[in-house]
Amino acid sequence: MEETLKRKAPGGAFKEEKRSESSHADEDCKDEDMPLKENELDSAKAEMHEVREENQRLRTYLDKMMKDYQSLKTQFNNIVHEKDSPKKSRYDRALNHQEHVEQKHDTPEFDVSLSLGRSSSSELKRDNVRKHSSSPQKAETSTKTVEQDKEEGLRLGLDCRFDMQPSVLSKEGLPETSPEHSLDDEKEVHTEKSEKAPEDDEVAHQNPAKKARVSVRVRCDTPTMIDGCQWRKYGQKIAKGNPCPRAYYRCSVTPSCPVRKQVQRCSQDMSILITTYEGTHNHTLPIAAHAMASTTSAAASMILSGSSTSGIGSSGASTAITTPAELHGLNYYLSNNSTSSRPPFYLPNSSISSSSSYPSITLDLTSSSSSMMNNFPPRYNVNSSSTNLNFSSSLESNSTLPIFWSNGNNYQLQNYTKNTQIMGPSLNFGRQHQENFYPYNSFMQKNKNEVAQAHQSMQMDKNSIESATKAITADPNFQSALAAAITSMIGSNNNISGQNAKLEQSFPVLSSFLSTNSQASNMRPVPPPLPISSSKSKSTSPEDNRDQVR
DNA sequence: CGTGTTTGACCCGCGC
DNA sequence: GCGCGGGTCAAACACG
Repeated sequence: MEETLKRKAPGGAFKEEKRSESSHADEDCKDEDMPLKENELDSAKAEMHEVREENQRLRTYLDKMMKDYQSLKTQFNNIVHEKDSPKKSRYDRALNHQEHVEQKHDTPEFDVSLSLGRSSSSELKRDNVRKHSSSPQKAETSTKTVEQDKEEGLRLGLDCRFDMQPSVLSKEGLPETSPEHSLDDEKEVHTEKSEKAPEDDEVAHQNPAKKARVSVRVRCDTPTMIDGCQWRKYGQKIAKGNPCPRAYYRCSVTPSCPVRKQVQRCSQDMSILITTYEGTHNHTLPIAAHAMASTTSAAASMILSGSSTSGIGSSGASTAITTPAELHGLNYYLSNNSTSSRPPFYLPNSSISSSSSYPSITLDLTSSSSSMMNNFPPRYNVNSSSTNLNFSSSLESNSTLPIFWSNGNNYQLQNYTKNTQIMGPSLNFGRQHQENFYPYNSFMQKNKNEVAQAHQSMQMDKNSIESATKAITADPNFQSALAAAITSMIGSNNNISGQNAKLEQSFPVLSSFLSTNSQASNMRPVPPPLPISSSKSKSTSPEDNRDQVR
């Protein structure tokens, strides 16, 4: 059975099948008097046939996918070039990395990008004061940080950097993107109106409003939600009205990363953990962090999208804002001249609030899953004051977020093939222990033994790559992932509705729900996650263990 | 010894 | 102006 499934591996699969068939045939010649084996052979052949058919079907899907992709890419490029103007569109620039690299050196306006409303100058000033007054041994790093800040200028909040952005993929054809590349992309994309930088900056000063925040409510019995990013705790407070202390974390991937998160238990229901994200990652994210980051950025983009029309920070700057979702290729209104007042995704129950000093959105992942699925497709509930994002959830317990995002499927699938066999932490297809959620690097560091064992076992195999490919592609999880990818990309052709696809792309966290919900009938159901063993090691969020005391 | 957490002090914005 | 509360800093401490 296992061997049969392995034959599904693309490339070389049929060769292997023939070899196996012939060997089986030889056995049959020797053991003709064994009807049992004949039955086994028949069933194996039948199964093989099915698998082959499925393999063929998947290939067809993939071919179609690639054709569609190329077609769309061509169309998109045409549109972009038609619109070519002195102020090049951000998409064009994103697609023309070479060009924008040159611009980066030529145009000082990249130093200022749009803000989500929070005036950065005062903050920068404050930071400067603080940093310069810091201890001598930190002087060097402080100066560097200040310089970086000055170089980078203002940034959009609540988006994240993806080093496998579709635009990049489409340009490079490869997922590998240097941090510089990403940084450049972000600078480019974040400075749509860079030529008007001073004015925009001024506008930002006049509109000191409000850095968007995204809160995620998750039923979680661990101290913090494992979102794949690295956090360092820098403070804790008892907030008014909640006996549970609020913990403050900052992103520790890079010292200069401005991203903060607050973690607090809900006073009404202690099992609910409320995590609030704020700020912009100025570095490439660990793979495992992409799902949450893109989800929060999409949610933030919704806030901003709403703000541009509903009056939240209704300055000129906000209307011209490049939403994070757009940055990540999440925006489906690419050809829509930003005239839509509605976010490019549908939120069944999101809570959007601008009453506080920060516009915020709450993604409620705590309630039962049935409601969402029964109400599918979810509808964006246009409520004057609040909506609730109710994502149902299997996100209880360890709260690992199932990751599968439709952007850059090729890369994701490649990652899956890499990670599953060797360490498997980067993608989750359902509930899984948090230790399986660590990004590649930290996992490699903290699980050296297992990784070494995995590598050893790989090397022991004469055809390690081939066998690994077989094993992975034979894995029902992979099939499901592939199915989800296919359905998400050619959603209009299958059960998945366009709305679902939108939602899925905007909120990768949802993807597993959607994929399980919308799998084509000929796809296999999602099986339990792979039992990837991993020792409980130092957490990606090192605070976790200690926080349990709280 | 390096890294991360704890925790009291401090800063700052906001409402009265 | 004052007090309150949220947010941050940084020295002390803990841990591997």
